[in-house]
Amino acid sequence: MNTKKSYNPTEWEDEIYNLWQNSNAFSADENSKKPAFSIIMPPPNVTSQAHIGHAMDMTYQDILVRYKRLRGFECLWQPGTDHAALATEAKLVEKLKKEGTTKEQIGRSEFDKIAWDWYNYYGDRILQQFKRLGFSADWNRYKFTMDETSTNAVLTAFINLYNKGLIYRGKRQTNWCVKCKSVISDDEVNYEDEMGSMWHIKYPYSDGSGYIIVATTRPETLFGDTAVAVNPDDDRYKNVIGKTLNLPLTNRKIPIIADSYVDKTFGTGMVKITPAHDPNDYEVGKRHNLEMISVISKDGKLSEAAGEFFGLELAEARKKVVEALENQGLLEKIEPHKHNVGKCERCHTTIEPMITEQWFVKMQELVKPAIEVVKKGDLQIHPKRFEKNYFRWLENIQDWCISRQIWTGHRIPIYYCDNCGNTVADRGMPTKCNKCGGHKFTQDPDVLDTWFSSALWPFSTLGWPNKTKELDKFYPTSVLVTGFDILTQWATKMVYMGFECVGATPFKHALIHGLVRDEQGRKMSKSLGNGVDPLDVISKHGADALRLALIKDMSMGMDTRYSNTKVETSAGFINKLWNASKFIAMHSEGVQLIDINVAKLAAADNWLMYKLGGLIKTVETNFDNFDVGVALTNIYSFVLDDFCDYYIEFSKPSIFAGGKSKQTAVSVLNFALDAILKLLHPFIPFVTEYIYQNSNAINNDKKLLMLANAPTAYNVDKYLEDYNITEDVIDAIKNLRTLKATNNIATNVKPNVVAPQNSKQYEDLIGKLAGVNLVYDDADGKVVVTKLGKFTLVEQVIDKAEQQKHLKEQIDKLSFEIKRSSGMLNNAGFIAKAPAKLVEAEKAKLKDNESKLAELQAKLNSL
RNA sequence: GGAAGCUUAGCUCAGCUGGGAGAGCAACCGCCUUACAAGCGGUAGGUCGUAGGUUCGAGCCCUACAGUUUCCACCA
Repeated sequence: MNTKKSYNPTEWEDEIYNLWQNSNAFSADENSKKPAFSIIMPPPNVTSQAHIGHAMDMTYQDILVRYKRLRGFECLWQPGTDHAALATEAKLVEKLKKEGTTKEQIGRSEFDKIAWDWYNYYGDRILQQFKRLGFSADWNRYKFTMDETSTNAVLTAFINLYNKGLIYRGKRQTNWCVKCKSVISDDEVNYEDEMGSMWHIKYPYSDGSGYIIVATTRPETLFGDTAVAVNPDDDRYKNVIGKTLNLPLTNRKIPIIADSYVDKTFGTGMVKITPAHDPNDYEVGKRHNLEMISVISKDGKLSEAAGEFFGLELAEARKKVVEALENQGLLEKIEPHKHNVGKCERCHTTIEPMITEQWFVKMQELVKPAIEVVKKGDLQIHPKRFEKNYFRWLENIQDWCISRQIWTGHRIPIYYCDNCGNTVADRGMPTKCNKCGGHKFTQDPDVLDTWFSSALWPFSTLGWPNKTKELDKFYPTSVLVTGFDILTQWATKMVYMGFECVGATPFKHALIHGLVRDEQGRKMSKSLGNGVDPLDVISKHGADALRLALIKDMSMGMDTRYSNTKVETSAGFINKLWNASKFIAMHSEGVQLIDINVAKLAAADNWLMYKLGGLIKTVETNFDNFDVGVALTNIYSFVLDDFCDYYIEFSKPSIFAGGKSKQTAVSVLNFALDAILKLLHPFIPFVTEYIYQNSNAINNDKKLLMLANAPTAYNVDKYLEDYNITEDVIDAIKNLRTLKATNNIATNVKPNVVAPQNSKQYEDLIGKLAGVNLVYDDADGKVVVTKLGKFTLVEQVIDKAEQQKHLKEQIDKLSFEIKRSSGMLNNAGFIAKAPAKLVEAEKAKLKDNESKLAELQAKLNSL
């Protein structure tokens, strides 16, 4: 092993990754007899390269997979990417525009080619990033939502649903994006606060008896008005219900109707009803059988229904309409008004509600098993509070609009007979109409919502609808890891489609994590420019450091903050591990390791074994709860505090003594290092594997750490006694260090300290770690009482007053503790109601402190 | 408008079914001590958002309020 080198991960991380890949270490065996553990990777969109949020999400998954692999599970981490139809199309259209052309100009088949180039470019790029992060997904099984297996699943699912009557075509009011020129689902609309105006417009009575005033934020839609509504309980307007109005700027007449939807207290209490362009008006329109007049065309201009305003862009139209109203004296006033405006999630354009003909999935029945499975606990959502979101979403679900008027994605497999109009769902162009015998068909021009294919992801990737061994072995998958932002949008869809298609939940646990935010807690976004490229960080500090930084402070369901400091701290930790392993390797040269389970160990050795046993158990518990952040913290403090700060230092006297004691210490060091590497491997796979590969002592036959067997919890009872003794030694060391430092004795000065006789056998440990010389003659000086007894610092102490002051400080501290303890013990309620164990512990504490106090008091009196 | 989360040291966050307030970073003091100066040892710093309540005992449970974040619904 090249132990001279310092920790420089970028030099060999690639080499380690290749070692794994060349050993086929990531591949899952569907024929394995081992218990299965499987995760499907939430497919990143191929719209751009992966960002730091992906890195965190995926690192979490890699940790779980690697952990399970080390515990004897057959692990499948199924990777892939998503074509993200709407988002990708937006980028492609933009790209074409820059090149001076349009998708219509190049045609559908050419457009497809360009789309595939795009998919491949970003798909590869994401793959490279993920490999660089060390992810142990089974890349040979890499899937893409537009590839053959996925397309096959999409066709099968669609045709099944269609033939069952669960997919239908209907005219509905839907969200229309005038930029994407497509309908989008409710989930894809984001609402934003915007400052606008409220126009108060006069609508004259047809009989010439005056006018009423309606308030609106959208005057340009008045051409679509087919009524004005008031609340039936509104006393002001009871007598006008049924009267007729002249719709301004037109020669149409519209009625005043009554509908409880109208809020008496808002605006003027009179609402213009535009059923074609407002969801609420649409409902009112349906209730009152109103005509639905479309005044906005699909490209965001006023339609012919707008008469002389036909063809104007909406913003322009609004200006012109307001102008015209004003000229005719029909504008009462304009008020500033803040309201929420629906925006397209992908391109940020204001959404126009519009009546269009679309394809829908009937949801009512479909979602029932998805609700049931969580209620029964067969699918657990962590943390549990997110169940509430999940239920609310499914219980209020509307039929799912699955058609999109774009070109990117799976084309809807619906064919219309040119002759008779007969509609069939098929895997390809039908050859003969079963109704009229016609031979010519036209395929529906629309494509499917991206989520249709991602909803099938957990089983389409495993080969469904074929009955594959993979499905048998790995479905349902073990866990889904995802952010709360897409729990409802995506996870719910997978669950009900899982039941519909495969008949079982797609995963047994859903782990919900938060967002990675920047140092100041802001969302990372392009516009803020605060995003972080994982590869930049890796090139400076290595992939392991980045992984640690992302996971360290992670707590289930909570957002985390990313900062450079965290990466640097993480790199520091790994550096520590590196140096510890270097130390161990150095002293392991030529040492024959012994079986520490049978060898006679020193007290400090047993102390470490006790601690290590406890650590393994705690880590297991935390992994069982999917609390990897806490597990990591446990390992951290063991490595830094117990192993490096104490045990390695404890081992030095034994090592320098040589012979049998060195052999024992080195054996324990290697045993612990082996365990530490295996515990840390899921978090920092590269460096742990590297150390393992280069350690002759623990891996003489050059096996892979990632495929090794992790240590399991063992009984620690036999180590307890030595553990307690060593804890007392550590207590003495800590007290002596403080005594030195607070008396301004430099670290490199070794003062004489009068020690109690029972500390003699630990003299080398205490002397070395505390930086003192132990002597055993009585002498005057500053006293500190430890669990091992009374220590007296002799040197540099002349002043009696100083000694007394020092003693009094300690006495005060102890007295306070004693007062607190006895206060509790004198409390009848505490004695009566607190658990006996606690009462006993408190009594013991009191006794211990009282004897310490007595020693200090005696010393003070003797001065 | 409805719902949920968060509020603990200067900063980032732990704190499990209530039982003597924790870590890391930053600060300060002292050290190149033979794995590690990307280091070691030590010190200081908190009325646990506010106000009530339950309890022998509250950072933890209950109620109200404040600040903050997010989700859902969207009234012209």
